[in-house]
Amino acid sequence: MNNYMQIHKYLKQFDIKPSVQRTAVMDYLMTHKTHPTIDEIYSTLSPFMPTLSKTTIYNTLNLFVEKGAVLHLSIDEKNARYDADISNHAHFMCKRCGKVYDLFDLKQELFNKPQLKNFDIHSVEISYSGFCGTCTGMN
Amino acid sequence: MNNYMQIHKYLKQFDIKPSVQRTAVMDYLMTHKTHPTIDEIYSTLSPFMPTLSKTTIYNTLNLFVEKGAVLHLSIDEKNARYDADISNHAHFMCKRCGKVYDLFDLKQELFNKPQLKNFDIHSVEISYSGFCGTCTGMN
DNA sequence: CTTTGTGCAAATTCTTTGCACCAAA
DNA sequence: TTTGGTGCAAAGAATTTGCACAAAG
Repeated sequence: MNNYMQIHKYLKQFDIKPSVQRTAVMDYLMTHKTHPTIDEIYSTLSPFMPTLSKTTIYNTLNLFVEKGAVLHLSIDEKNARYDADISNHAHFMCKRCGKVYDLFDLKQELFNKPQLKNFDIHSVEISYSGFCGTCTGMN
Repeated sequence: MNNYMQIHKYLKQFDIKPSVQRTAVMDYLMTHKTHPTIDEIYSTLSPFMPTLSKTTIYNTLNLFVEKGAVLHLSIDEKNARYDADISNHAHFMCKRCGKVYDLFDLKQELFNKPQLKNFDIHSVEISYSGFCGTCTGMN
């Protein structure tokens, strides 16, 4: 089974009809684990799909988020970023180079806190920011 | 010592020159612990300061954040929100009523994780979202 | 005086919307 | 043939910028 078919199958699990564009966007997100912006996705795919429009990227990602197939990250104030890894995990964004790193998984404990007893929690996002090791020369 | 003088003193601690506008904005943030948007601050203060411009609110809040006097919250995708409580604490935003709640303080543990050893952490933001007790009738 | 802050209007940027055309079931 | 998807252009909304005037030290 090729990648294209795998992605079709994957999208169907989320009740998403796999068009060529949607498949390409999900493929991009699965291949590039860089938490890309709309623009990065569009700019990369556009040369290979000349008729592709940015509206479609917006439509597609909004649909993916709505269906729970990808995560929308708020860590970057400038642009929305997307992550095909839908597990609960923390992120770090470097203020110098702009890269977004995956950190640790979030413990179940974060959802069971007594302070949350009156809240119906749908999602949690933990966002660190600062300078990464590459930028500070720490590693 | 009146409130106005207290706020002057407070701003000076962050190396911020206390103009009338800046003092009013900080006063607003300290009095209204609702994590307001730019627009909310502007709309409330504007009737009392007819010449006030939204640009000044933008300038002021950007300065406050830069100087570390207030926190910028990314929890609301639509608009930036600001918090004069600069302690590290988690937030919850209700997707139905839009209210932003303060939750618990963040434990020091969150900054000492081994996965962070190569990162120079400047800030952490923990953002929960879902429905609040008032909206679900849970309390 | 000289520096810094304010405020208007315009510009920019990100995202959404309306609508016509196209594709798939 | 009917439903849903795509893509263009336009609209909308949030934020930033340029610049002239005002205020403060």
